Amino acid sequence: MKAAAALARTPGRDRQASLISSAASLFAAKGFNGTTTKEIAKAAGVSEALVFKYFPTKRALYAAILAEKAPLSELLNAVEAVARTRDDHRVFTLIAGYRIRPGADPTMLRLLLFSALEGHELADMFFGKQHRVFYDYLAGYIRTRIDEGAFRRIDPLLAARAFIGMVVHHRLLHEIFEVPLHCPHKDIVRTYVELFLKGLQRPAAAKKRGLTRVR
Amino acid sequence: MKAAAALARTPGRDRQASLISSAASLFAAKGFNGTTTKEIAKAAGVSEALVFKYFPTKRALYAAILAEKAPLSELLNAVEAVARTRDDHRVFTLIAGYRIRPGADPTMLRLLLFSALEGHELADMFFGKQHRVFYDYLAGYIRTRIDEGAFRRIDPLLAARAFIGMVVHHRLLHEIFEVPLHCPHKDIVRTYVELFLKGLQRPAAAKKRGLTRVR
DNA sequence: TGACGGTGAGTAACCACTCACTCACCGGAC
DNA sequence: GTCCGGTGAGTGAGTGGTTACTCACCGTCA
Repeated sequence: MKAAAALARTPGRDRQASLISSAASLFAAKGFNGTTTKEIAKAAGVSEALVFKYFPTKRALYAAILAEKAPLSELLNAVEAVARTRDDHRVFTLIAGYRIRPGADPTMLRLLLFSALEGHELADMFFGKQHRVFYDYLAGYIRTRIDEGAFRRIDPLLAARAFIGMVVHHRLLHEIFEVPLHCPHKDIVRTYVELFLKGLQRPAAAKKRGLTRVR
Repeated sequence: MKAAAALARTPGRDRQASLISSAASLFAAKGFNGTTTKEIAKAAGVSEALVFKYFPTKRALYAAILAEKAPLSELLNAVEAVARTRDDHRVFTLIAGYRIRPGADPTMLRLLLFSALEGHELADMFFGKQHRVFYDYLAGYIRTRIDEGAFRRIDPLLAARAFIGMVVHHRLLHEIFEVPLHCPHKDIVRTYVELFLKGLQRPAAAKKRGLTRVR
């Protein structure tokens, strides 16, 4: 009940969360080195000193941001469910659609890139655990479909990287380099999936797509 | 002859060049904000004060780095020559091969990303003039091939972005996120080009330029 | 009372940048 | 040869401002 009472008020937790979200958008906007603790405090509406009451160092605050987010697990679950139906089109549309959905928050992409570039060990926490799993999962799906005779014989990992590359790069252009989209979101996803699946499918399998039952 | 004598020695030019190259690798490694002028001076083997004899500000030194490099023009010329032959395979192989050639220096890619993320106007100098032209050029080629009936009807700009995305993303994974290549460079390029061209070409176009049923 | 959320006013270290200065070298006058 | 003034490469020792981080202290509740 002490815990419940604490949870009911918890100004501390609120402060902590608002500090984390303020810091996240600032780090994403200007990088770790480019952001000062004073700015973070101002954005969260508290004094600079309070930042150091909650987080011993600036870097600890950075780590807390990454620890808070688990961005890909729900997508992985969704993909896994669709993947069982062997509807390739839906699988790839789901992935592409998730990665470049219209109102997506660019914060995490920027933070990921900054982490990787600024090169400290935090980038691994971010990238290593989440994203590599994702590439491997898609590569596994492609490998299965090759074995089933639906896809052409092609390196599954390269194919997975190629597809995610297409999509992520598009997001990169749009969100980081601010290149305009130039056509509706649905068309972008459709074009990418179409383009990619045509290259992946065996000519014969393309006619009756998704219904091959070869084991 | 005074100028000729000055050019014969030119310790100034040497210093300037070594400052630029020292700064380039430091900025690429740690970002603009993450690099101090003291470090740059030490890397170039001079005093910090001398840096400011050659460049009025740290940012001017950054600008000098970008001004020094013109990384894509020679590729564009090569592609333009091959493009006239209408050998799609060679065109795409040339682009992919250039972008992910084995010993490529990751400095400029890192610098480009840092510039874009740190968000100052210098990123535009870098990205705007060189890379956008490149996307447009490839999109133009794809549009021509669609008109000629060799490629399927697909958004040319999206297709261009998709292909460059595949390749650039691979480089990104390798150089920035240090993901191992896992197969020979030639195989990577071949797989990407094969995958992409299969998706782009009209099914019948490979054999003859006759009419094909659409969808 | 005292634990707790919160702060103003620091501190030492570090930042980009400046300045007064040294020194090697040069062409020319003697 | 040697003295000379001029020049430009190069530097040690700063400058003021900013940084991450600290600490004594305050008001408010249980």
